[in-house]
Amino acid sequence: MEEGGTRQQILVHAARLFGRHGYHGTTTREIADAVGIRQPSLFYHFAAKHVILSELVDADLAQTFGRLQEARELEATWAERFHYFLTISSHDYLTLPYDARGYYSDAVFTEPEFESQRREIERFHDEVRTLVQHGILAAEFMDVDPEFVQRAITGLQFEGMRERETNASAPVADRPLQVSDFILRAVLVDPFRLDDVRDATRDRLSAVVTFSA
Amino acid sequence: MEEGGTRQQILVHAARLFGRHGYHGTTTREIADAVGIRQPSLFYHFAAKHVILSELVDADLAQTFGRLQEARELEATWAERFHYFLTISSHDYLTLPYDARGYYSDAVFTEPEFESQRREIERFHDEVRTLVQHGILAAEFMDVDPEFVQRAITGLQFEGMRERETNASAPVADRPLQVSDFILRAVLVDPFRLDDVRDATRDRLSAVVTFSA
DNA sequence: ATTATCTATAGATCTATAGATAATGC
DNA sequence: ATTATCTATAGATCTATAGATAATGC
Repeated sequence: MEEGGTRQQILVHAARLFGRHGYHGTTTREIADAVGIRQPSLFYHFAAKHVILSELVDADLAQTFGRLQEARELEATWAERFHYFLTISSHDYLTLPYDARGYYSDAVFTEPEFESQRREIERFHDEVRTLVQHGILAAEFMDVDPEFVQRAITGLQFEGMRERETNASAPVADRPLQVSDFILRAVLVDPFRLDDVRDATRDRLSAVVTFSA
Repeated sequence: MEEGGTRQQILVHAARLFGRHGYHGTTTREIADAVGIRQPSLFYHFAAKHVILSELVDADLAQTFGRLQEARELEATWAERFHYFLTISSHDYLTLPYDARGYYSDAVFTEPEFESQRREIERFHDEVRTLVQHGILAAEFMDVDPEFVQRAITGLQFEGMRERETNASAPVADRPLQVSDFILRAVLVDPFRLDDVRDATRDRLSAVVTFSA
């Protein structure tokens, strides 16, 4: 019954390989080699290759939806809620046991076996756009296109957080704030509010025990 | 000797399919079917599948390097040069005969047959970072991490310019300015300069004959 | 008995080559 | 003769299944 070991290793190595070479650019043999088992042994733990990616995405989305809910429930301005969500969800990418950064940009979700994931990603994007729309209606944000902002977030998180293999100019821990500062500064009606908004996020994060890890 | 027809069609359809399903998620049979020829007939025009992607990337990079050079030669502030480059290179993605948006995010460039492309992309990124660094030294830009800004550009261009298959909230023509406005607003020491910077880009583009198409 | 692995391999691709064929231009 | 296509197929994968084997726990 003791789950964990091999199964978790498969998820970790598959995530890394999918991120580096894409879903179709990664073979089940490569995953198995990375884990240190034979290729068919994968199928004892997962019914099919696509189930591995599905499970990675589902776990990541569940966490991200939770973060969005957290942010919405804050007693705060829309700018603070938005900044908090961007920072903590970016931070999550850095602390997940598997590296979720790479595989979302993969064009693989158009395939039928990932329909459920595609729908959930779309629902997530809807909720982000709604959050941006609230900020606009409250006159905190510029009259930007919420669809564009939602895409900017996706682009920034996946490109900005990608593992820097060659170059490492900024420490990893700074990246979440780089992402949220960049986006907030671009959309705030008064960009000079950013310092206060960032301080509010910092206070909230230092107050949360789970963030100290 | 008359080039063009089939060869060009292969490039156009391959670009679209690579963008939608990734390089490894696209088969030579699918490309051939889209063009309306048999799978082996592709190999009369291209020595190998990877040559198709290489040629697409090379053409796109050549144009983008040209745009960067154009921007650097402008009699203008760094903010204006940067905004001009972002707008015109984003615009290029919309007017290229083949859709270059999809395939850069593909993780395929880690493979040895794309070493030349990987190097050129890295050289391009270097030049973008240098441009950002100039803006910072001139005190026009915030003291942001140039590496992060370079990544933000990549992320925004490929995610923000991706074909909106379901939703079409903003007209295509607005997207290049959305990209460059978003980035400039995020990095300008004085974000309220953006209106003037955008006007300068508009003047330059309307003055250029080649942009009227 | 159950759990987790292995070897062997089926069956389905997928890229690329060989060689035939048809059409066009000297 | 050259250009551009085709059919047929080789050879190399790649996912997934079947069934054996070893180890652990009742």
